Amino acid sequence: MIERNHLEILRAVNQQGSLTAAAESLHLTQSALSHSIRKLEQQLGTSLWVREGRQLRLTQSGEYLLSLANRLLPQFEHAGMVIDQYARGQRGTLRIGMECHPCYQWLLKVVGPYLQNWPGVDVDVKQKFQFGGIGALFGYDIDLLVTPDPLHRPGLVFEPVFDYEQVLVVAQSHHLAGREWLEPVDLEKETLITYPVEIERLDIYTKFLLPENTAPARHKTIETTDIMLQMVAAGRGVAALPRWLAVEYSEKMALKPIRLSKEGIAKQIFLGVRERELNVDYLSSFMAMARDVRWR
Amino acid sequence: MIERNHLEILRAVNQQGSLTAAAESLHLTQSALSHSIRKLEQQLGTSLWVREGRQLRLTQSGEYLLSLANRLLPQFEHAGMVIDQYARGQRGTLRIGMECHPCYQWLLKVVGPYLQNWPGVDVDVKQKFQFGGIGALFGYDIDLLVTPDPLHRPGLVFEPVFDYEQVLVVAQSHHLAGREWLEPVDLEKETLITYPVEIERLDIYTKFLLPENTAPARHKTIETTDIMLQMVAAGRGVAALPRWLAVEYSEKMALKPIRLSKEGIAKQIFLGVRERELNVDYLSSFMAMARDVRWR
DNA sequence: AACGATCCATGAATATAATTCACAATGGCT
DNA sequence: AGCCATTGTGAATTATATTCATGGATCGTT
Repeated sequence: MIERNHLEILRAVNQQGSLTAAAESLHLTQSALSHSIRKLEQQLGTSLWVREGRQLRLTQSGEYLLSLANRLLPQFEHAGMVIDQYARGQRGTLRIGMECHPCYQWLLKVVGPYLQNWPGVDVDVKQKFQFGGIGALFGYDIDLLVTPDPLHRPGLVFEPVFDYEQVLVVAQSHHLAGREWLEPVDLEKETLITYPVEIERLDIYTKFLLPENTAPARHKTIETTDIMLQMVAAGRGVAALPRWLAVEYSEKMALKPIRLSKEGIAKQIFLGVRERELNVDYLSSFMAMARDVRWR
Repeated sequence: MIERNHLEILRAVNQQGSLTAAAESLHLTQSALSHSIRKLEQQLGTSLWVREGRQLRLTQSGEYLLSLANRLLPQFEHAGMVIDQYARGQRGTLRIGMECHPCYQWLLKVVGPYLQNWPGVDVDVKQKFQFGGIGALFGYDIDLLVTPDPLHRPGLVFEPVFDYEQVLVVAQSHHLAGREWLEPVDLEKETLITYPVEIERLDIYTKFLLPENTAPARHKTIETTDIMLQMVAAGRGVAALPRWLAVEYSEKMALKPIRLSKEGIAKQIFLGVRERELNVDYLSSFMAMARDVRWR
């Protein structure tokens, strides 16, 4: 069997020109190298060099093995460095799962700087999970879960990284635009636009409308935040979104955020990871950066 | 350092699905494999699998190493087979040196069948040598020398493979065409065409003309046998060549071979090799086939 | 031709690494 | 709980690699 160290020998002898020098460069005695070579040649059943006086000349087999060495050794060496980066947590693919639609805008703010700091780490964002975000974490489909609904389980750790208020967004020309805050009944004549997810995962239903047994006049779903807010700005409906998102968009569109209920709806975004991986550098670093994102 | 056997482990575990099965396929005890893996993971500073109950799941490092294994191991395996072919003398490049111009035609007759028999062997023919054919043999520029002039030296072996007669070739319409044999004086009015080599290597001079202190009227040199004989057939000169070559060409051209001197000039072609390589299969086989070539 | 310097090969002794053996620990299944 | 199959562990053993000490060969030098 041709082993890596055999290839190292071929390369070293070729580079150094003599066994003595090659042995030195391999941190071996000349004797050890000589033994190794003899054994290798025996094993292969062919000599690798012809000894001409003190000169060594490669045989055809030797030439062939040398070319193999020059091809394979760099790959071993590169792989060694890559593995070392993995080991030090400086390389990897950070697979992020998202369980809340508007979080995507927030995530973008974290990912940009993160990629700068961790050139060896690729980020991958997934949004659909067969068995929910928690299942994806357990099943190693993702390494990090962004969710407003932490579900504590042994082996998983959730940490809040961002507080925000869920508000209703209306057009500035909307008849509710002047209100300080709204009650559920205020939405009975409105068209509510949401992301296309189950009602149980929509706070405006679970925390606002359903407790009062209220419902909007119409309910439309739209996939993307941009289009959703275009519709709202055009007076075609109202939407429930994080306040910071509404504020951001109101720079470009005629929007107005309004508090839902007198106290408002307070929300948090959590990051969940597998407990065992809490100390992986590129993971914990992401969580730290996520906590530190500042909002004007 | 990542070693070949580490890659073997990755591949085996991945293929077999369990350590026990992998150990079996590697002809090891499960214990040995377990030890190896632990040591490897320690060495790399990263785990390669996460143990989930009895399930093993590759980590990112593990995935990376597995892909390396799938890339490199086949190359090792292929190289092993190639080296084995080298070792058994079934593969190599047979570098043939030629020191006699017309031998080329003869060589072609040997090389054809030889290539059929030795699919792993490439044949390379060289005709120019800085330090002569013998020097090229000693200097490992060639493995086999085709020459009419064996020069016995320690470490080299020459073997005659082909006897032939050197004759003068003239056009059938030539005024000498009717003669049984020629004397040196017969060439005094003729134009002699030879290959462009030193006179000392031309038998017609060393064995025929010079001993009688004779010389042809003119001496032209031409590189290729075909053109040379075209010239001869056109009556533009005469040439000294092996009889079998003349016979072969006289099927297409109006040529006539004539004996030089009453006894004729007998020649032999020798094959020279390095003594040490006499037992290399693809070399000795070539010599055997060279001896066996039959001439109609 | 003799000499010293350098290089490679070899055998025995030693150090290091790999493998086995015996058994403990774990997790899944009935 | 008990059983089976799997993986992990430490000590003992075996195999392998390396060194040490030495000898032989080659080449350049005087």
